[in-house]
Amino acid sequence: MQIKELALATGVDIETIRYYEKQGLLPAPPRRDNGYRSYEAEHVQRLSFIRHCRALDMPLADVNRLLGFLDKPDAHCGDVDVLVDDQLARVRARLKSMRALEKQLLQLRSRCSGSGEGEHCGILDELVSAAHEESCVCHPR
Amino acid sequence: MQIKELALATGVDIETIRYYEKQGLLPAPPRRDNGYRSYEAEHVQRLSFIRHCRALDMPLADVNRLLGFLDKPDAHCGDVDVLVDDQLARVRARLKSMRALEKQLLQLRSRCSGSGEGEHCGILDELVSAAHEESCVCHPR
DNA sequence: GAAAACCCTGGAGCCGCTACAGTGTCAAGC
DNA sequence: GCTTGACACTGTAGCGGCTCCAGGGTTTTC
Repeated sequence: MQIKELALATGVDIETIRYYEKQGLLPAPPRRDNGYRSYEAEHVQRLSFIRHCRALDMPLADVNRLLGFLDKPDAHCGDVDVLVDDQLARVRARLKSMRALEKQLLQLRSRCSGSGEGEHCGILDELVSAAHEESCVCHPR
Repeated sequence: MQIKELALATGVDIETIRYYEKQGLLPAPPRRDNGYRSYEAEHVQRLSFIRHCRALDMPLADVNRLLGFLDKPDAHCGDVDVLVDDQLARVRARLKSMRALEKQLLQLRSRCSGSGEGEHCGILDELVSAAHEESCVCHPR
């Protein structure tokens, strides 16, 4: 299996595959006589695993640690636990701030009079004045 | 006003202020004899505006365009509108995927037997097998 | 024997900072 | 006058996770 087939099988970009190898996430595969990388089914699995973790937005460093746990299965399960918990906490914190963000943008959006050009822009006005209000999140404590 | 005071007044890091200047977001202020930057009240306003937009997670390129609108106030208001709409759409798309993410992580989390070491890790098992399932988001269409 | 499609390496670029290293300037205290 | 400390300056490199490019080699197809 050469690199393009692995890419097709997993939906991971070729450049990204080489990048993962360079980063030590994917073991360097044997080469053919012409120097081309030659992959096996196990590479598909490992790459799918990486991709799945990445879809969960885990940093590569964490993925790497998980791969390490996979490689020696008698390691502490608790570490995996903590890792997932941390990720969950990160996601939740981000969710919270994004919800606030959406609210602010909606509010901003509603300031547009929608009447087209000429007169003053309600959104810009809002942005300018909001930047002054002490109450806004964007202000130093 | 020298750079540190501007930093304190706006809550923006000194390095970041210089970075904004280099990126053309903040106009280069006049210098004193010793080469130090010398800021006025208008810089505080402009920087506050930038900071506020950044708090709304707008990319610097968009902030730059908004600043352009501010500078020539008779420009199309509709453009501002579109810009905010785009930002809102981005935020919402991200929100959606993050909610899905949270759900997946919770599910994953629940796989942990919590019994400590020794036996097989439910989370890792789940990650491995999920990586195979065609149904998962992380799979190529 | 030429074109298209694949492969390789190494390095630069993206975003929005952040953190240096190396140097200069200024005010206060001794 | 000298030291110390806080401030300022420039320029460059690093972060994460890719993505893209240049400049080359190989293999398949016509």
